[in-house]
Amino acid sequence: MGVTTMQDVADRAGVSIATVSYVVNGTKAVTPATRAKIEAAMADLNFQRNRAARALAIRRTQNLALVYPALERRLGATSVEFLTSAATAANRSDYHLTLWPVSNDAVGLKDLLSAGLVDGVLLMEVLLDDPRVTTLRDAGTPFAMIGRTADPSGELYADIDFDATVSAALDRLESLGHRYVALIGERGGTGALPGYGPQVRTDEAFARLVAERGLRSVTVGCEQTASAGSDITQQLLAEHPEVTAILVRNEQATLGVMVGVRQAGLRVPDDVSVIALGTTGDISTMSSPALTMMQSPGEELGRLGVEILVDYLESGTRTPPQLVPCTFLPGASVAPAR
Amino acid sequence: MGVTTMQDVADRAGVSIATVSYVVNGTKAVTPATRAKIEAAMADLNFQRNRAARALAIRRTQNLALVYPALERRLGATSVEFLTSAATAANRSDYHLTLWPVSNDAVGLKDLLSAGLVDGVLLMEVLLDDPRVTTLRDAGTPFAMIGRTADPSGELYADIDFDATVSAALDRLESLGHRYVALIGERGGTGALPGYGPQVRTDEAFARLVAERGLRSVTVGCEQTASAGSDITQQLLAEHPEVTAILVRNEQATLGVMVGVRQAGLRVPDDVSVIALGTTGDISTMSSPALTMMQSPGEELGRLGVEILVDYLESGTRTPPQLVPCTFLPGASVAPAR
DNA sequence: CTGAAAGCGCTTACAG
DNA sequence: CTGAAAGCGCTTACAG
Repeated sequence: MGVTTMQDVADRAGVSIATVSYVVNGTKAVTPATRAKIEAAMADLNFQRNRAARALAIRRTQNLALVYPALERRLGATSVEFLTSAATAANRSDYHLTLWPVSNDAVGLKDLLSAGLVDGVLLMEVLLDDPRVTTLRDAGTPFAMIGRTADPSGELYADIDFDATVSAALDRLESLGHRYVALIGERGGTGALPGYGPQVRTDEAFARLVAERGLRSVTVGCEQTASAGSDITQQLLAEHPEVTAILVRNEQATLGVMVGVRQAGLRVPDDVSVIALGTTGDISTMSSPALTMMQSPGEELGRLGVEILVDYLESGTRTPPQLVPCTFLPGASVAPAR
Repeated sequence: MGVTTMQDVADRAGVSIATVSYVVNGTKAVTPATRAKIEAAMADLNFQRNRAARALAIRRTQNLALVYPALERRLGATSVEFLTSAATAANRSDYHLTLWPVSNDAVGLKDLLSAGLVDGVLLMEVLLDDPRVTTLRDAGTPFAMIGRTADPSGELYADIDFDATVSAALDRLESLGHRYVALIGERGGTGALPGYGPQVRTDEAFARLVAERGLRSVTVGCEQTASAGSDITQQLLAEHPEVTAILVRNEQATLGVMVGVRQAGLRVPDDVSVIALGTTGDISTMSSPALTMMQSPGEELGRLGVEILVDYLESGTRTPPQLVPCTFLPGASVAPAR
């Protein structure tokens, strides 16, 4: 029932409570015979050491906070993967993950930190210029970012490798003969944060890579709805009829882009290839033809974020930045250039 | 820095630590003058009482576990809303929400409970016959369900009001002259759990309500992909050409259904109206025409679940079951019957 | 109204 | 290798 205490175990094993603690934690060497008695007693009593008491004694809670913006940005299905993976990774290291929805302006963040509730913070949806990072740094709270600020040097973080992601998408398109590629991103709308890293870094990577490869290109943005995606796509294809491939980094607009191609009198993928960037696999099966996509590594980022943070907490190790490319998810929306 | 202790406050205010505790917790009456001194000292020192010490002393952690199946069922965007709302509601009552992804067979659930890590559990994605419920009940852990088992009597829960939801959808269709309505649910696929409540209860409500209203109806199911949705829809419309409206309770297939209507040579909503049941608003803007839907009350369920649980923990109140209908989200996929 | 003191269940120098 | 005891920072009868 969880009411068994270390004292109960000690009594039953006929040893002191200190010795029980030594075997539970592996802190000190203990005679095999003594250890056996204690382990038997623990099994009999179904002993689980009390977290609160331990936390008080060692002055660490083994709790991690997952801080994310409650309202500012709608989190999609990728986030659930991310959360689950982070929580699972935490559990593996005997930590727990507490959900901490706060507003982006860092209100409420300070109170959290001083209550000694958590040992460290995992920060999601990091902005290029993020007040929460400043707050955490000033407070001296250990933290790791998922994403990164404009200048993240010296901080702990894991992020998407936007360069490798865009590069992989272009590789595939080039190999199929595409020479004129469009990028549709976000613009306006309630979900678009100013200085949102993934957007800015994707744009930069795209601009540089098409130049390096000598590809023709065009970049536009639209609000995060299907109809905006459809509209911008029709306009795009009217103004740049030679475009044969579109990269979309705008989850809500993606399916609208597919519709827009059709409404322009063209077919996916026969006339125009479409690759969705950085979304979750769900959307692929939701569309027909199934979308070809570069899938966000939500699971890997969740795990890495926790590992980086825990390593730092446990051993002071400052793991270098971890950049993970999106993974290619085959679909039916890409074909050779017409 | 969080290192200020109650003793520090007591020293600075020139009182005993007990008195500080009294004003912090409002446990006992304290002279206005004394209170003022203590409050000033707390403000000066930026005091936050230590959670672990408090938890140890009062034998309650003020932590809640959010238990959900890590792998068995893909959680969609509704879940994020739900999580956020639950966490926010918990914070409002000075509780915290810890993520607890476990497998559906309840492995790992027992350890959680005996470590005294949480005071109660919020259970998501409840099955009609759910082993986790048995485990929790046997362990004597306070818990509240989001959803419910086949016989939830005596338990604490909040769930969707499937009757009211289907009824509202039918109201709308009937008022537009629809007399022959199809329901497309889930079947097979990796995400379909045997005895998944929302599916079973929607089917039951639909069957009963169409009978009561004297509507013609047909019920089918398909896997959770757009292509399955498209296929089943074409087949459905071929076999039942007089169907003028479709309810879809299969998030992944929904957009496929729209495609299927078109491929059957019909238009949405001119020839066939479509209403999505129990999904998140995201999907509405992702489709064009925008989907009309009955939106899952994720936010309300998250809040209610926590409130029910906290009320029970704090005062032993057993709030009666809370059933919340999905809310109508207007779109462009419904029109008068042809 | 206020305080001294025991107790919550662990951990960890320190002594033996 | 094992144990007695102090201490982590609170809460709460109990006494005054």
